[in-house]
Amino acid sequence: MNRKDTPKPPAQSQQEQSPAANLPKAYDPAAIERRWAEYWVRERLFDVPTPATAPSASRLPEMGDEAPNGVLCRPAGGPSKAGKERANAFTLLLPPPNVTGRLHMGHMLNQTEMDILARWRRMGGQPSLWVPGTDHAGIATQMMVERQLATEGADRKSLGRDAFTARVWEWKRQYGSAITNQMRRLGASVDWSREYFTMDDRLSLAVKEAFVRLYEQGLIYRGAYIVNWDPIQQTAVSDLEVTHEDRLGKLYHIRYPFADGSGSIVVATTRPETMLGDTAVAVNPTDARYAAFIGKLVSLPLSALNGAANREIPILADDWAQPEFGTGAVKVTPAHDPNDFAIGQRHALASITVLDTAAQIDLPGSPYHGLDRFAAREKIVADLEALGLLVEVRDHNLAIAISQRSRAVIEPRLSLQWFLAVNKTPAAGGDSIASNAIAAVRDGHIKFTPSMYEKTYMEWMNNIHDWCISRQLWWGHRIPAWHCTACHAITVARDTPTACNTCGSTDISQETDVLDTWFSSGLLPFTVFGWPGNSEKACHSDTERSEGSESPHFAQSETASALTPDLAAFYPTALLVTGFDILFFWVARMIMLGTHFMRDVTASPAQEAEFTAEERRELATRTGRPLRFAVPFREVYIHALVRDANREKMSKTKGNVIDPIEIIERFGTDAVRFTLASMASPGTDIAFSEARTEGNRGFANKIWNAARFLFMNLDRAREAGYKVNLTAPTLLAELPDETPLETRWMFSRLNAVSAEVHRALNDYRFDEAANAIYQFFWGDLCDWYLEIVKLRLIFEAPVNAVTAVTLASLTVVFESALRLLSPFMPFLTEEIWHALYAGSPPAKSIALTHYPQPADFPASMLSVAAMETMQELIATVRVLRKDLNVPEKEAAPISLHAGARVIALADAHADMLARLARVSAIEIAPNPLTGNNARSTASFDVAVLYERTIDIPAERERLTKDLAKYEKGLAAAERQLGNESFMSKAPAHIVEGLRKQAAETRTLHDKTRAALDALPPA
RNA sequence: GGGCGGUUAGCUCAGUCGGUUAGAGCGCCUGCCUUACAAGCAGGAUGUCGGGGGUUCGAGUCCCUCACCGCCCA
Repeated sequence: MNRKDTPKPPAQSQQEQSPAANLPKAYDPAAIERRWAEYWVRERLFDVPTPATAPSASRLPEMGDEAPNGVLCRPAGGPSKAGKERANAFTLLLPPPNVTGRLHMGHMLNQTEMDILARWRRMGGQPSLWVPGTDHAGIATQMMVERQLATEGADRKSLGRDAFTARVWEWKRQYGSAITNQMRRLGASVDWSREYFTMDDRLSLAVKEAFVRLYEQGLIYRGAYIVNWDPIQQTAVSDLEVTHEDRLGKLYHIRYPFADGSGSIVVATTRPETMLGDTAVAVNPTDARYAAFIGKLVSLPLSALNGAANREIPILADDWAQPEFGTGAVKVTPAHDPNDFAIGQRHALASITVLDTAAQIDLPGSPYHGLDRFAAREKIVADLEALGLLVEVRDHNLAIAISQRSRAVIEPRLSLQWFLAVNKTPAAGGDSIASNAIAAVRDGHIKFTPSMYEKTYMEWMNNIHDWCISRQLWWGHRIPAWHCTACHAITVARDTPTACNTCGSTDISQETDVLDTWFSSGLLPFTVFGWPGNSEKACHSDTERSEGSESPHFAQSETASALTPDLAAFYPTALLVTGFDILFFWVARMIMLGTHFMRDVTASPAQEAEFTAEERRELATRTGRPLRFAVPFREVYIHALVRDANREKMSKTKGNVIDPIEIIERFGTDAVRFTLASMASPGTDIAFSEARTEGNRGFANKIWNAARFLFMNLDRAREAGYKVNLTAPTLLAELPDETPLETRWMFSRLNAVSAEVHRALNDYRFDEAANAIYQFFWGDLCDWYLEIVKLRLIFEAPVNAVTAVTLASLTVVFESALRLLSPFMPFLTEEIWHALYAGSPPAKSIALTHYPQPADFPASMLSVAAMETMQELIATVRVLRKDLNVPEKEAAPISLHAGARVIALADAHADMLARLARVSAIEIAPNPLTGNNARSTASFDVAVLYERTIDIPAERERLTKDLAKYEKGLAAAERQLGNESFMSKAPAHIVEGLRKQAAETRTLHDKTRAALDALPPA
């Protein structure tokens, strides 16, 4: 809609001063969105550079220079609010999508919400930094490339590790920006100059540093434990990557003969194939049935290798064996079951691994060697039956562990893995990782919205287990540990060592495992801002320390992290917006790692200034910052799932996945954004509705056409010699005397809706904010204000004061409304805003202007009351005309009975009544009006004088219905008012309100009764 | 098994601290191509607030209970 070329935006060249009539009648998002998306990125409008000097970030150059603010309607001479808030940046970290991913509706919801907040805060004068990036997604990416290799007849192993990782990088280079390119289409106002990838050199160094430090603190250990093994992906996965599904399985009762031939014991198991690795049988110590057997040896069937005898294993007592389960006796396979592993630990049992990494029997010399676990089960059961040892097989419901990504049945497997000890005190003292993470939330340093997630988080964190951080993959951050062939010691180091730390042997080799992807993404809130920093770049805040906070330990050890300028300015981030599905995976891990590492980083001077006395005392004995400033974010907003219109979860298998790009192409980005925002009520899943999106496309079109209306009038005004000054509109806190009612009302509405939007966004009520703007723009502005100003915008010489003030007001109102809407519909508002300024906009983007504040607009209660009465009068007349079948175009006189205020109002605004309700004349009635052509409200009676007969039965029905409603209401009110307890206990304003309401209802009731009685009999 | 949500108009959802006669969008019905917009305008109909019990002067809102749906954890 560029009416003239704007300076920088790549607008198609159009004719100078194109008349409004030449503009397309319908809004075409496709014609403008790509252009603006590219413009925003190219012009680096949302980049926030590292503060050049002090970490207090008193001035962030780009924001200061680019935010012109107060373009319109800014109280003149008022102090800039931005100045004070500037120190406190609004920082957001984008939850990094998988680099292999494609944008889905969940991303779009997430980014729409973040973008609304970022744009709102930014326009509100708070520097807003939103950092984008992608995640290397170890397993997903490796699988993707392996699939590609498979189509070429190759595989990972034939390629070798180095060639394979090179291949993944190549893949990333080619396809890795697909998702961020999609993001650009959403208009996300991120700082692209800070885009990160979790495998970038800098971030990889930070990951290595974090690992080494945790190891040095004694919080990382390597050990043989039962892990969730995915036999398809050939790697361990964490508890969180496993889902449990209820399946119907079988419970096998198997007889184990005593070694001495004196009898047997029957064990119950769901996994007979693991019996090859049994090292004991357990019974409950309280179980009288088996008390006599404890200590006996059984001869384990089918365990013979190479024709030798079966192994003999003991029967022992352990609480874990439940008398009610199965036979009360269980086999113990420490290498293949987590509970059995625990029993094995308690009783010092051997662990015999009988399955290999592909979950095939790995027992040379056994007839089952090489069989897959399920095939082995069948053969073993058959063999047991043949031996007469299979006592019983019954159906049994069990929860089976499934690997989330590969869908493989998890094989619990004893293997050497790396763990992060979350409940352990660091070697040098301090709090455990989990206790910090608990305290951060418990003490209110991190706030969850909706608050119920706080409970979920606490529940999980209080029961947390050590985190298995190693993965047997090739794509990821390789663990910086080296194994010594000579002495088997482990050397963990930042720089690749040449010799073993323990024995000095040079025969060392690096650990082949990589780290869990979530380990690196858990570090992001501080690694993206330069942690751990280095001495050159570090911001030495010690020179600026206040005298009271000298710390004896301030001389940092060489591993201490420096406060980088970015960390000083942007950490803790303000807010994390994410889905509940990664609450534990990512949110909790960021809290754990953030509070752990950042506690050791000195606070910025700005933060120090905020220290409480207690925090100062705490920091007298250690170097770092209080927990309050160590958290990765101060708030977490958790949004719900986007479902399809039928509330079904979107899934590829169901085929109900909605592609955001496809839906954007049909309706426009703004419409889709607005739809998501207007449905985003905290805690409720969004049933994404195409019908609703279509409605919001209509909203965009409405705004487009309102703009055309304004432009048309601006053109007409210029032709008629009216001065149109866009950059300095004649709008003051005090409106000129000749300002008409509707304009006074309009400013009051702008005042109210700005307040409402602020409140709603503060509470993360995107739905309420969006709905408030929708109602305002469409209802108040378009339906009422634009219709009424048509009366004023008569451009005839000489220049008329009412016309002039109306034109100026209309321009200001419309421009303000655009700014109000801009965070929700950035493309459309940008386009129209630039068009309005026809070539010389006061800022590079509407996104860099001032967000409407209530105080920007004069409010007048009197005008609102008057306007509402006029609206009620107009609406009542419209209804009457409809009832009387007055032809749409025909004007008709009305008769009005009311108090002096309403009479005067109607009289003064006869033109409004004529235009909006086709009233040709107003006749004042001395007495109440109750005829068939009349209606009553609490403040007036009005009749339309029109001779056409009315539909008597319909009228009777309507009146009867109304009467019943009033009778019911009246009865209820009178019952209340006659109730002594109510009168004595209810607050005065409630009683008063009820009285007033009862009186009004009484009036309406009587009038309706009279009207009904006046109806001719049927 | 433990925990947490939800159930309000035909559909999708709001409903603040318990307070006056429960709202929105979409859909539906009627009439209008009104010089910004038919992707529009004007008007209209639509509710056992899941069932039952309780607290209260007063309950969609608080408590108990039942039913159904969903999610998380084990």
